[in-house]
Amino acid sequence: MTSAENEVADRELAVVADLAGEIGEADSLAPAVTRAAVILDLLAENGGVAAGPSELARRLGLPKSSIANICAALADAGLARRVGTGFTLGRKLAELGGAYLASVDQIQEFYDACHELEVGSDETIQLAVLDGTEMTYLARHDGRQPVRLTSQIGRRLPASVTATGKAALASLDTDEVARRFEGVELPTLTRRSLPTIGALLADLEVVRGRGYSMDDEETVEGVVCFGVAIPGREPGDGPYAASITLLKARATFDRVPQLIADLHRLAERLSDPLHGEWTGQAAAGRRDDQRP
Amino acid sequence: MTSAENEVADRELAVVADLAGEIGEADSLAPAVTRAAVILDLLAENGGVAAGPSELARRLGLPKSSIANICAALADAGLARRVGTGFTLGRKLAELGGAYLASVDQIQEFYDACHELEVGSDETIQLAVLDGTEMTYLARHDGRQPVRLTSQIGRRLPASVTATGKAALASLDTDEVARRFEGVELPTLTRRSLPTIGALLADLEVVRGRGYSMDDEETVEGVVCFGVAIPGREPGDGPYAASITLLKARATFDRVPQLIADLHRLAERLSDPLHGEWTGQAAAGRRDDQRP
DNA sequence: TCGTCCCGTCCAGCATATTGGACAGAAGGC
DNA sequence: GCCTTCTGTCCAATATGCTGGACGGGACGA
Repeated sequence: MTSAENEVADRELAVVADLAGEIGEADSLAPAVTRAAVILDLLAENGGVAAGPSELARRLGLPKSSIANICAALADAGLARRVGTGFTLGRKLAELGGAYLASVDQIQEFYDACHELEVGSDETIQLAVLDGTEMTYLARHDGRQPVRLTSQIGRRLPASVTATGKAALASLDTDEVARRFEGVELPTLTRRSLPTIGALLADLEVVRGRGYSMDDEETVEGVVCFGVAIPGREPGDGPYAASITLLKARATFDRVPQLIADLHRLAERLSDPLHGEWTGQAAAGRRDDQRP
Repeated sequence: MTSAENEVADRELAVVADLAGEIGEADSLAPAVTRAAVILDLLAENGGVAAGPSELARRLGLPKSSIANICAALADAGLARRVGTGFTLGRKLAELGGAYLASVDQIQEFYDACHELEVGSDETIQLAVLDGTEMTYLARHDGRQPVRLTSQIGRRLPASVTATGKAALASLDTDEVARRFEGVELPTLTRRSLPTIGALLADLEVVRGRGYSMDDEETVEGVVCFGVAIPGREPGDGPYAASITLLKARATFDRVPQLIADLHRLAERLSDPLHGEWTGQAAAGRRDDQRP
């Protein structure tokens, strides 16, 4: 880490300490943009219900006028939408979100690779990326299972209760994991969710030795997941992870090892930057039956 | 000079003044936010390739420092990501995009309804919304066809060459359509794409009489689509449309009418606000077996 | 019907975000 | 190897966006 980065980190730390819990608004050089991002977050949490400037201002502890101006700008840009007198998320977010997903090489490759897996192609496979202490789900391969028990794309889940999260965390140093979870309370979605950071670190050690992670009804009762890590291709690109989701009744002793093997094949393929070059943004030109 | 001429001159002047800012940046009350949105658009067009502040500033005709500040704020918020010295789209866009998609009632209903269609559930069905003269694709039901010839979610396509677009446009007044396409050149993706606004308006008249729209190899050679309109539930919510995509060889005379009927069923269900109330945002609290 | 409350919008003064230029550093061409 | 020509970052001065309060309008309750 450069000294400049250290300085920035220090300053952020100080400011966060000063605000003591309010919104994490470090004094950005473009406050309006930072606030706009916070507003979008708030609108996302609202789940489709429109929120007026007054409500937003109250919940953010910011001046009402300022919020109104920013919201108007967001609406003009299509990032928000005026519904009645309030605001909701706008269409352009779908466009930008799709563009982001399309820009991640691993995602393109993921979809292709899942179809070619021998056993796993029938199952629900997901790709996620570690972000702080949570996982953001980026892609999903729906097997032939009629039940749709998977989270939707773009959704975030705590890393400590998911197979993807534990696989991604296990690819990090123990120090780094401890640092990230400093002062974070582990959420318990089921009785089996890991309750403490100590339990998490111990489980990660098991994951490292075993080569894959397991979520044994820690997110949802009756559902198990297996996960493997996929390193990012550029520094600073958080570790990715893929997982297979199963109803516990389907996790038989002969089937699971095959699925694990498929996961490792998938991870190997997504880890290899060479494949990225091949099937990356210019993939349209490539066909399996391509011959001169 | 008459007052009428003055008015025309004034309006032209105003338009020129608007365009003078290169991008359509009307002087927003929160310019930083508007610029941030334009930057995100530009990054999206870049397709995953990082762009530095200088390049962005040149392409937008804006000061370099300002861009750098806004980009830094975007990166802090997670809406952009620093890769090396440049910027790309950030993860949070996937999150917000997913939240937007989850907030649109029609989308939730769309996925459920597609599974229940008798004939159409095997095909590729898409849901899109009209935005200006383009369609934004919001949801996709992949049938059992192995070929993945569909556009991805969040992608935009010209309304004049797609079945969804023509269905949505046909639900508007002719005046409104003419107004939207004023000064817009119709793109020609194939030889059969409608070349002029006159041809488009004539086709829309056919659509209105027939009850569904057809894209006969106007987007991609060898591919046909059928579309129906779905009215928005709130005023200002642009018309939606659903379409079924087929390889032309599969569009047989006995199959197409069944698919059209399925589309109409789908549209009817998505148009009914009652269904929206049932499966809408508060669905988590509702259970069929719920008893006091 | 009236009164009360709250909401969204508008306006002028101040603080501050924006800006243009200058700086160090890296890549590329000769 | 050297020079040219980019890049990204930093700084101070100014224009400008942000802020707090006041206004009109609608919803709800009495």
